[in-house]
Amino acid sequence: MRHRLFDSAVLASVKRKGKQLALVARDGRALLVRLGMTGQLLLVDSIDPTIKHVHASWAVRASGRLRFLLFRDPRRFGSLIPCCDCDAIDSHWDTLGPDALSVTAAQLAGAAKHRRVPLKVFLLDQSAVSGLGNIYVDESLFLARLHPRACARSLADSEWKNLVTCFQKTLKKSIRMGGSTLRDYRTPDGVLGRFQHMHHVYGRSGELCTVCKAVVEREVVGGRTTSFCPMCQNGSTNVGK
DNA sequence: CGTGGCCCCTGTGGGC
DNA sequence: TGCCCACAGGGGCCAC
Repeated sequence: MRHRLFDSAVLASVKRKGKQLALVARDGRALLVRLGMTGQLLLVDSIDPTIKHVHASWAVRASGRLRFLLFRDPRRFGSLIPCCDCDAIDSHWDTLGPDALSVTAAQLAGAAKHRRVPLKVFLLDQSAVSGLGNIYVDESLFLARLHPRACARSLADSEWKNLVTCFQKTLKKSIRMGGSTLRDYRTPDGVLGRFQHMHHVYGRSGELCTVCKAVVEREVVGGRTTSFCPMCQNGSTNVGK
C-alpha cells in the first residue's frame, strides 16, 4: 500500500543524540529517525522505482532544486517516530545517556559506580552514554587496552579518562572517513564509508593484532559478537570484579 | 540487578 | 543450481 500525505513543512534544523536523529520543522513538529542496522536516509535527484525497501519518501526543495529524501531499510529494524513538539523529542531522549562526543569521564565513572556488568555491555546500553555501537565499542576498547569483559565498576578514573579519549578519537576519525561500510551503510549521497579499512579488531577475528601480532579473538559478550586482542586487552585482573 | 534467549526482518555467503 | 545454516552496524522484552 502506497500512502500519499500532502502535508508539508519547512525543515528548520536537524538534531541528534546518540544514534537518533530529529528532523525539526519550523512549526515545532519533528520526525525522530532511528536507522537500526540497515536503515538509510538518502538524498536523491529522482525516484528510482527499482530500489527496494523504501518505506517513506519526501519531496525536498532547497534553493530552487527539487530532490527526494528516502528512508530505506531492508531489515526494518529502524523506525520513524512523529513528534508534535520538542518536548516529545526530549521525552524520547531522556532515557539516553549523554552523547558520546560530549560525555565526560566523571559522568561515566558515576554511572558505572555500582554496575557489575561487563564494560562492553555498559557502553552498548545507551543509558550511560549514547552513540556507541558494536563496531565502535570494540575498536575503542582495543585502543584503550581494556578487556570487553572487565567489570564496569572496576575502572579507575584514569582508565575512564583514557577510554573517553579513545572513543571520541575513534568516532571523529570514522566520521571524517565517512563511516564503516560493512554492507549497507552509505552517506546520504550514496558514498561508501572508508573507516572499515582502519578497523583494528572488529571483523578481524582469527587475523593478527595490528600491534602485537597475537591472534584476534572472537567471543559473544552481552549477546553481541565481540573481537579483541587477548594480549593488548589483557584486563584479566578486572574481569568479573 | 544481571544474564541469556528469544523476537522483530532481509540478504548474503559458505558448505554440501 | 538449489537448499540449509549461520550471521549481520540495533534494540525490546521476558523468564530465571
